[in-house]
Amino acid sequence: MTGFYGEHSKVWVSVDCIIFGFDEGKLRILIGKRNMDPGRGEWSLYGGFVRSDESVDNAANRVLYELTGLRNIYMRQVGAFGKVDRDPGERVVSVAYYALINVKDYDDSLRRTYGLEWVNIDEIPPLYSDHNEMVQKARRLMRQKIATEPVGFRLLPSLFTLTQLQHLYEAVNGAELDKRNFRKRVKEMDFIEKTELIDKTGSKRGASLYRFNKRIYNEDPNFKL
Amino acid sequence: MTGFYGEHSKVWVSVDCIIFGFDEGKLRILIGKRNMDPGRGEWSLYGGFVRSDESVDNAANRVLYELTGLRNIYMRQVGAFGKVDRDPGERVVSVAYYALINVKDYDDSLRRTYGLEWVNIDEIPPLYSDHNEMVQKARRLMRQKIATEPVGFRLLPSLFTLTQLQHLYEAVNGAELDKRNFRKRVKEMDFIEKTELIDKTGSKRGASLYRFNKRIYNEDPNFKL
DNA sequence: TCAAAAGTGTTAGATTTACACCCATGA
DNA sequence: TCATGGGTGTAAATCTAACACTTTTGA
Repeated sequence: MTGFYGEHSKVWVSVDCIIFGFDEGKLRILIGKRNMDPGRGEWSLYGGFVRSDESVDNAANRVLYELTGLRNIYMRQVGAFGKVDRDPGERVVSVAYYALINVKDYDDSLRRTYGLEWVNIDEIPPLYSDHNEMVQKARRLMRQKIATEPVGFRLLPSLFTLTQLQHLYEAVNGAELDKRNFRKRVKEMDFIEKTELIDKTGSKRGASLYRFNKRIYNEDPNFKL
Repeated sequence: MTGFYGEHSKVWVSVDCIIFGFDEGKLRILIGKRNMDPGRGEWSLYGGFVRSDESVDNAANRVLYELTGLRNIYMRQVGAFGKVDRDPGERVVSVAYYALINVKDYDDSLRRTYGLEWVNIDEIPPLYSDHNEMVQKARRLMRQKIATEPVGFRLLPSLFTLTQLQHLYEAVNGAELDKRNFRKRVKEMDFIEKTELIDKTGSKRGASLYRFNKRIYNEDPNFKL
């Protein structure tokens, strides 16, 4: 709040999105090859500039909607990245966000339109600028969040089997879990409701489908996985 | 990365600092009355604009140094705050940081020079713009951090008694702790070293002074309080 | 009939919590 | 001598982690 500030010290602010998806037992993120300079051809997160008439959060929502066609995506801020030369061309401060989407809700033709790929979180190539840092921090925050709040369901279909849920948590934590202990804990959480439906795609016998009941969760918000 | 962006969509980026201190058994932060429009006279965090030749982190460091005269302050980013009208005058995106300082290292005349006050974290008045939100988020992050990493020592003198340390954790968590259980856990952490020194200011009998040994911590970084 | 995933309980060990008294000292 | 904060151990309760077999069904 001191000193002289003129137009020259204004900067661009952008948002960059780490979009998590869970498919075939793997946690993945969406990245693409940059089609603009600087950094053309490098792997990169998808982003966009913040407009003067929208909040930074809204910019992230807009960019996510552009990219996925989905509304009401679960999204949290990762943080601001503000090294002076993080963008080789101009001074740009970027605010990173991570988002959780259900891969099945996502129209794959959009993915191809934007030239994006789902890449296994453990096999992320070197990315443009400081995007690897963003991914690392997003992953850390997401792991923390998913362990203490019921947001993992955002990565699954609204009906899911306990095996799917367990595999999700295994992928996020990078460690195997004991099936019996895992199911014991799920059973204690009444907001993870068993339905009458059976999923036969994963096994001959078939597995019960469960769903997350938000109303019950709100009455007794106690989550730990 | 799409659409047209001209100079008009550049914005100012500022930093705002939540400076935590621990004194007389209370967790406090430094706030002051704004001496500029808009918001003149309102309680506010201390901040400053990011210059074109410094990173956002460096801007926070600079502002903290201006304010405290201290180098190497422990500081972590809280996040970016980017509502369109968060600043009544101009479009300003602000990145909040929290810092931990030892009140005893801080020159109180600087506090008076800047017209700042130490305010109990549980008695924060309404602050300018979105500063209360920043404080809430900073507090949450700080609580999380201090429980899992040995940074609480930054709020204490380099030599401290176990009672002081316990009171710090009680203030941060807002809950009383059992003295024997607390000391048991401290004893298991070899990097919290007992010295031969005795502090007689807090009691007639005197209490042993302890110190944090970073080297020992690095060999076996296992912290939990 | 058999391969493959679903589903189910118990026990030992580790961790956490609750709890009360003596000590040393200066006023 | 007494008021004040410093310092210490044990036992119950809870939580966590390890572990293996039966069921169902489509191929």
